[in-house]
Amino acid sequence: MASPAGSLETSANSTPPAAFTFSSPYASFSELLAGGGGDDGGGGGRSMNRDFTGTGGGGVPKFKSAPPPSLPISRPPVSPSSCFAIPAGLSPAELLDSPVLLSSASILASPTTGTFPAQALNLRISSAAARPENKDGTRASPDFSFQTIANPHSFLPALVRLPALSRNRLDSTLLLLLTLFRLRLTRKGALKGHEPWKHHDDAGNHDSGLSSMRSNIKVEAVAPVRTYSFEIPTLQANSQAGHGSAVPTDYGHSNQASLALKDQRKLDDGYNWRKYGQKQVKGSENPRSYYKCTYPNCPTKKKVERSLDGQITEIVYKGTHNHPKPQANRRSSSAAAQAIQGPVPSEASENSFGGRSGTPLDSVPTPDDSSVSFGDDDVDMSSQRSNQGGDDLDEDEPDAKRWKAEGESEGVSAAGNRTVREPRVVVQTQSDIDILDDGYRWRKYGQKVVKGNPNPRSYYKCTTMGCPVRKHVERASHDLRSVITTYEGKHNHDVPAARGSGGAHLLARPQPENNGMATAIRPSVMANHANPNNVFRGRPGASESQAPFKLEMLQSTASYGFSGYQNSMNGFMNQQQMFPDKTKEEQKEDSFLDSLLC
DNA sequence: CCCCTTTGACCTGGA
DNA sequence: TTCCAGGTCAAAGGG
Repeated sequence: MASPAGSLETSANSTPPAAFTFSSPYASFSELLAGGGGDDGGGGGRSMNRDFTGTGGGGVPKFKSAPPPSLPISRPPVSPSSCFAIPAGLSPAELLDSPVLLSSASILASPTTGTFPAQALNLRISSAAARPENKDGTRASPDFSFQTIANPHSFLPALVRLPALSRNRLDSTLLLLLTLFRLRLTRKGALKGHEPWKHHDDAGNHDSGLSSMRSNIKVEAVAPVRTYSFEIPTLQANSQAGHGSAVPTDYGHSNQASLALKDQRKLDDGYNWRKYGQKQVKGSENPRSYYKCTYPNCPTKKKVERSLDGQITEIVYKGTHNHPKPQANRRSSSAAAQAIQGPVPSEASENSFGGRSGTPLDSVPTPDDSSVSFGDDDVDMSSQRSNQGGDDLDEDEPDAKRWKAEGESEGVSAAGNRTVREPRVVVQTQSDIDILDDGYRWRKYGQKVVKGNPNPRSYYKCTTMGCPVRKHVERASHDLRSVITTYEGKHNHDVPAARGSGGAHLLARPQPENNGMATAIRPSVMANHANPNNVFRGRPGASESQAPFKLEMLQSTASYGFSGYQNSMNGFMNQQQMFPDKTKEEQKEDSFLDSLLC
């Protein structure tokens, strides 16, 4: 970055009045927020274009949040939900047609993430020639031009008739962006010469390791074709060749050293594991290793598949730990990882799906979340175990065949007991999705890409205490319009009373165990709602957890606002958790938004 | 000696 | 019943 940090200005020269234009060397807002790439050679490679078109054809952008630096960021001045930034080039119609808001036969979101192919957004990618040069003579990223809309409010119709608060929200969004922008600049100045995300964590150590790790976080992609990551600009340093192929391509661009670190960390989730076997799995050239938790009587196991070059391609957990996570310095074999992680025990780097963020790196939802994202974070898992007395999360539920009843055969403790449930599979069509939730409240406890279907399957469990019912949802591989919902078990309770409006129709909804009719899951809903205790929960059936809040989400939300409501809401949701002191007014507004958008 | 990984043999369940 | 694949055991070896 040759020129000084970009300035935010309201320009009237190149865009219609009231245009919100960045006169900045940063190719994108995200880049700007991330530090502008600084030395990435003009930022040509770190493009949002790649971020979106490069999602492997699946194109489902997903927040692959790199751990945020410990920015002294306080609660944003506006409600996080105000991150309703609509991308430049995204028309209201497109937005409305997004599966987040409306079903669309052509734009199918993940049944669980609610994300949708970037190309569906018809992002307006400018050609380099069409872009003005920066002051230093360089052009912005050839991949992406941060185009702004003439009138920030012009897309209001797209926001589904948002009430008056919307305008304020939108203004707030811009304000938020500006705030972040300033933060970015502040940090940039403070970390002059440092790579954008490089930072000192609270402990102020292990930075060097972190930076190298971050640059390779992207490389942690597993099941590349199935993984849809939403790349963070600063993580793309080694992915210059990833245009159009995203993860798979980038995947192979790391150096072995960083891979070692990566894999080490990946394997190091804070628990001690003992390898007890390794098999060559048929149909895959990747050897599979079997690990057991070394804690006495802990039934937890995990399987780890590695590619031939040592990269982890899949991790599957079984059972849950019946003990607290060991102290950080208890491991003898994870010294390297500890050095990376710092003194603070990690918060389940691998299964950080719905938990709190631990050390920055720990909470990185890597692209392999599709296969590694099971379970809550350790803290949550522990608490659940203690509260529920052995109601394990069965992170590897999808592998029931292979892992079912293993607990019994091995005489493991209750925490590892598994009941063999008869899965009931129902295929739905897209149209069914409109009736989506089934009135029950579900908590997402895992997600995985299973064989035979590139679409991720999410796993949910009924949040009602003692209710054994679980379900998983996935889009049919053969027909993306179809959503396969599999129920396991029967509810031992009535449909929860509806929160807010819609109770009647909820009660009238078919109950899966009664009539065999599937209950479709509205993607955006299922993916966006956090645990039932989250103030943002809106409706029954919408109590899913998401990855813990990370600043990148906010940043990504801000910078990639167009990544969709999903992402915006992700950021918001997590901020809700992060900022429990949210004002009632804000909560009210958010709830309202939620009701609108669910 | 301890802890861990490796690895071939064995077990189990499904087709 | 047989075959096969996945999962586990446990001896051996290394650090």
